[in-house]
Amino acid sequence: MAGLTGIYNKLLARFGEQFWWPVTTGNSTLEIIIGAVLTQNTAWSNVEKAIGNLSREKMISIERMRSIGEKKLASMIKPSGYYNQKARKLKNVVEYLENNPLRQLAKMDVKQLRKSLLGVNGIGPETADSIILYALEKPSFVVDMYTKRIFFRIGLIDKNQGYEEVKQFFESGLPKDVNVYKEYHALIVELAKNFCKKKPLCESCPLEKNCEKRM
DNA sequence: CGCCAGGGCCTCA
DNA sequence: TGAGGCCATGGC
Repeated sequence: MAGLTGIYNKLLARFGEQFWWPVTTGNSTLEIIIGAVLTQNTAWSNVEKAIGNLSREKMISIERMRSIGEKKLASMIKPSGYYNQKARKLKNVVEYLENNPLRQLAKMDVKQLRKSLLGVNGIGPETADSIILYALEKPSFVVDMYTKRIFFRIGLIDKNQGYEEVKQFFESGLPKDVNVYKEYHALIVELAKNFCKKKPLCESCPLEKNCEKRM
């Protein structure tokens, strides 16, 4: 029965380092934040198209994002889906970033930073943790649908455990290390995409031996 | 064709 | 405070 670290090592051995988060333009921090919003319940391939549109129009900038109309912004991010909602969310986020510059956010501790981010309409728990971990590079474990699915099937968490509870489970069982958190989440996504799909492919799954296969 | 994807907000008990 | 409805495109 491997613990969280044992599972991490197995995934790392199988998939190798993931080097998340994929960044395509120069202003990587802002791009990561925008991507974190656009990827909400959306395949990353669609997010890439939307970010490609924004990048082509030099929109990866606080000033440009502030000046563009919401309708126009929505049309540019159309491939990522939910484009009306997401355009409004992005507007909220850049307004927040204007009032709370990155250099200021960088000084905050994770707890207050998280609380602050969650105050923005459009940033929920997973998006907040993604921004803290991948954009600001502070240790805050990201829990997503994949995380819950995999660790429920393995038998380490229960269906009724909420976001904060699952997050605590990981953070209390792992070294408080930004790179470990980053890599672990990336490896979880990789496992979910390749094996632990909604309809699981258990054969040759790296965690096959210590999985309870609950459904 | 139907299913699904790196959620979050709003509403209504 | 928790479940349910809603948002939407593109890949397979």
